[in-house]
Amino acid sequence: MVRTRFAPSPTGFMHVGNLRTALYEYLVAKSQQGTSVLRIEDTDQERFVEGATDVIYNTLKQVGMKHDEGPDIGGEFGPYVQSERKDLYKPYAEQLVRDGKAYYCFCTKERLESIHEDGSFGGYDRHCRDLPAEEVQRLLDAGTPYVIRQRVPLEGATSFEDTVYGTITIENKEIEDQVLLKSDGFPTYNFANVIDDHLMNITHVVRGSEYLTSTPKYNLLYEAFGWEKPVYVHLPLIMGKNADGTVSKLSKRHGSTSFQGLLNDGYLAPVITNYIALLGWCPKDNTEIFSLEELEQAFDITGISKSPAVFDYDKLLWFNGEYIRKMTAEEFRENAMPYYKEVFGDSEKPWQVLDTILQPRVSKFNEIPQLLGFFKELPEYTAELFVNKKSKTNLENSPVMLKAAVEALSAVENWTVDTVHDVLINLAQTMEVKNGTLLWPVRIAAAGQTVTPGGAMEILAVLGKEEALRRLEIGLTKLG
RNA sequence: GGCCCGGUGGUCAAGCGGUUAAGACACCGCCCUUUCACGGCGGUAACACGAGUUCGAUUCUCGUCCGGGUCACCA
Repeated sequence: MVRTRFAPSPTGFMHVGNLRTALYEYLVAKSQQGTSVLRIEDTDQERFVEGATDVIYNTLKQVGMKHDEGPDIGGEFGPYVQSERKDLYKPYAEQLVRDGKAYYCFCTKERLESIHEDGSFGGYDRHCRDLPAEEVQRLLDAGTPYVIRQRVPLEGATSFEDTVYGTITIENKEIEDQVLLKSDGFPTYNFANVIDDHLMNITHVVRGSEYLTSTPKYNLLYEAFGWEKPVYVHLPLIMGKNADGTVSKLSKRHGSTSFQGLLNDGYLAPVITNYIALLGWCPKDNTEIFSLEELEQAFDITGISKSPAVFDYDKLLWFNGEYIRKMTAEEFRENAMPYYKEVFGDSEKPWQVLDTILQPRVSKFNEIPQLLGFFKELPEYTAELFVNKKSKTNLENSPVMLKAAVEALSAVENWTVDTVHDVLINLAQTMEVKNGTLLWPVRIAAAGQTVTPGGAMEILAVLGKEEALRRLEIGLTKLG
């Protein structure tokens, strides 16, 4: 039985890298009928952020990832919040001390800082590693603040098999005697992680590749306890492209990097999920459009790539447009209506017509107000706009076309796209000009701009007879 | 800087010893057309470099270069 866990720390926002990790953890489990666990890692009391766990719950809910166990829904391995498990870790650390796999360290923060003042690299200098037992006892009795550090072998090497990166080997001398238990009594992330993953029977540890080099430390801990090690699945990092063409870890300067930020920018939740699923993973058949359910079916660990992936906002935008075009009429209307209201207020419009012209044209719903701006108010424009070579229109024939159009349109009783369409097409025929020659001037006069969503008929229909004729007259004036 | 990982078009990426080296985004052109978009068709563009193994390397090995990650009482 596969069990994976998503273990975010509540920082107040969900970085896409984090969300991608959550997704893959979820998919690794679900693609094998496994269980996914949500665990909140809040061992850093200094970084506590009010309401941050709600951000995590809401994000998971919005993308539809339903964990099987977690703080909000319980489970037999709780509690699932590390601060609520605080007292559980210390005994394990002490056990390690008794077994000689860890030791008390009384070094002050100042001393630790001074070690690296000369600019040298490397971790802790193991100052307290071999303190005499009596000395340790004396300091403990005196109430000296301490931390518990892992006693890492000085020689040899530790290696492990990563599912995506293969065999990774690190010399033990490169591994620091890391802190397991902090002086405030809380475990460090690294320690709590191992304890909890074991206690919660996690079989597959899925996380970003930034943990690749610290994994041997974890394994040394598992070995010290005599516990079975999990399967490791490290994921390639998500990068951002800089203005100068270089790449670096995705951050704010590349654009929105949090789930919430992307949502605010107008990207749909399922689009974000779909896109990040493909950042570092590729299905055998190269399919690109995936719902979460489809991902659960198609996901396969062997499709995970090793190299970092650059987050491409252009492609994300394309995905968004694809999703919008695939929406049912009802879904589209529901999403578009708030923006229609933003433009037209409470007035009634032939929404159906707007849906039709907009659905194939928008990549994000928040583009709508901008696209529809000319309906609200006729833009300032010059007669030059009436000149169009391809439509064979110029300053001489445009007024003729407009005049004829006004005349024919005035007689229309039931003002709809269809009636307007028929009248104008017939008119073009009787005048013996190509449709474009008649329709270009009409559309320009109706919209006051050359590029519009939809054609002349739709625009006239949305404007309504009165406003439409008024605008055509204005066009005539400009040409006069 | 030490250690670890990576390196196929601008981006995401198939490939896993023999291919005309897929596909998608972006870009360009054509078609459709009532502008734009959608849609259709086509195009530009890649195996970082150097050795070695092999009849044959994008694929395997080594080196170089480049990129990234990591070196906390943060996660």
